[in-house]
Amino acid sequence: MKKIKDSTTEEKILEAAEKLFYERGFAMTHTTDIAREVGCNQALVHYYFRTKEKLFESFFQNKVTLFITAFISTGNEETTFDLKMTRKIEAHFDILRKNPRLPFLLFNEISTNPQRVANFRASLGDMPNLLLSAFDKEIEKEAQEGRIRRVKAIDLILSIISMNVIMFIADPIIKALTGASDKEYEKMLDRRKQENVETILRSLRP
Amino acid sequence: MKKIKDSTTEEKILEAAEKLFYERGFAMTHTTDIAREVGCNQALVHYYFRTKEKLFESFFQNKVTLFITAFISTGNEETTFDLKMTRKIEAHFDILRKNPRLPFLLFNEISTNPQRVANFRASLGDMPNLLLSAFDKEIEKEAQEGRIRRVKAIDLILSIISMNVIMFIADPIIKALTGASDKEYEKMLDRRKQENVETILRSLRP
DNA sequence: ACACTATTTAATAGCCCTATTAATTATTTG
DNA sequence: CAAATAATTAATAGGGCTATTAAATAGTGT
Repeated sequence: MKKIKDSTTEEKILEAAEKLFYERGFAMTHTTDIAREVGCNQALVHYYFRTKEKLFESFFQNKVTLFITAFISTGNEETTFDLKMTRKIEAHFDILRKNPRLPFLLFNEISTNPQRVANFRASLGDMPNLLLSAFDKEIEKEAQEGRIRRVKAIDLILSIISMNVIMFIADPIIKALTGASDKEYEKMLDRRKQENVETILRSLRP
Repeated sequence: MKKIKDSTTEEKILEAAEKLFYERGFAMTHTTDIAREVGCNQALVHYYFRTKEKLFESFFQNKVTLFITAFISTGNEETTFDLKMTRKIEAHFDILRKNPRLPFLLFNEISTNPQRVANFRASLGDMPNLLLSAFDKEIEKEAQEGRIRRVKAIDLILSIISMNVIMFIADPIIKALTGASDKEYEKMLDRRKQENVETILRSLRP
């Protein structure tokens, strides 16, 4: 029978892998690096995960799940549309702040390894379509009552995601351009969160 | 004396490198792949560019320059602020459309190889600051005359860039989520360009 | 303590990749 | 055409990386 141990080693490996995959992507992260990071023998990495590819997939699946669920389960209260939007935008931004490297990795690995698209899609099922059409209906209702302009749900979502994501995906570039320190960048993030809400809400006015 | 030849081979190598670097990034592109793509011996790649790193830098510098200059030299006519914004947004979108993989590569390589940040920054000089402060002044003037709300130039630029860029950086994901074919995606791009202009202009209303 | 299983390590096979070298073919120039 | 230079290739050194194997160590249940 399998031991119910604290599996610290396996976890440590996953954590180290996460860190390095985030930092360098799949190809530039080596199992030897991971082992060094953990402080264990390189063979252990293979002992627990057989191949680097499998290790990556564990990590990747973890992250995708975390991201999706967190995004869905917010801002579903019964209030005004504006307030719900605000909540969703802010929640999304906060998740990103906790996982700043995630969107980059998502884009990166799905772009460079088309094979992963299938996995990704499968992991979502037809949830996207359901969500989109529900959201479309909600927008239509609001529009009909003259509170917002008519807009496609997909467009609105893309706008939100893009504006939130840019700060994390382009942070080395933005830092390089503005010369902002890490601390200043944090402040910039705070302002940016507000600004994104502002931009989206204003863009929705009838 | 150096021959003034058409240097097709060298160019071919750069082109192949461009294609492959775009598709797979630096680490996953091998000089052997490039040679195969060109149809020449792998040693030739090194003959012309010495190292893979140098080859990458040639390509990278090329692209950054192209991108920056194209962005600056548009929408500087004397018309209304709204029209100028529209032009800039659309021009930016069009450049991206011609170089759909470029922003991804920019983010990718600058993120994973911090050493390149220096090069990148150097290649820009203090142009960013000049542009930003000029733009800030323009916005201030418009705001004072009550035509738009007050906003930081950097925020406005980030919003524009992010909304334009998302369609190219996340295209495999968006395709996977919406199930759009390449043709449908092209249509989506057309709509999206308009939508981005709309969103930005509306968000600027006083 | 013993047998058994799980964890960890050392060593290494085998592969692929970069970069170099030396030799070969093509091109240019006087 | 002959000599010189450029372009191209074949071959390979050398290094690094993944994955495997076999052996050693730790841990568990009886």
